[in-house]
Amino acid sequence: MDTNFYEQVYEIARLIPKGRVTSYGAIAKSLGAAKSSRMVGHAMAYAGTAHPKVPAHRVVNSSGLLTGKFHFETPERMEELLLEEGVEVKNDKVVNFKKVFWNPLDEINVDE
DNA sequence: ATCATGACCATCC
DNA sequence: AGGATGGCCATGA
Repeated sequence: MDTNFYEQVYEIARLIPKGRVTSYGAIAKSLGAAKSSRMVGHAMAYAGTAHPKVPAHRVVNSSGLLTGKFHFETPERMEELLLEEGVEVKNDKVVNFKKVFWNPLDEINVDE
């Protein structure tokens, strides 16, 4: 997988602190490809193939909805993991989304 | 190069 | 509120 694009996505995803979540669009934006939000999601699909496991469960859609839960080992795995991290999940969506939302740009432009 | 697909996003109804 | 539509862009055949 020399697909640098995915690699970048993984990089960001791995930077997501525990108990925090982010959106595909946010990651895409941080990569400079806000329009490629779907690619981010696709990249997450490949996340399982990535070597350093990527916390894809910390990545949700712009509504904080666990859209990709079905791509996990089990549809409940994602929400379960989130709950383990301390992220409240209700009806397949993150509670206090804005509260637990983590901005990738914050880690990128950290020392800029 | 073209077609089809997708863990999205925004907009419209 | 929830369904449908268009757009945008990378990947694979």
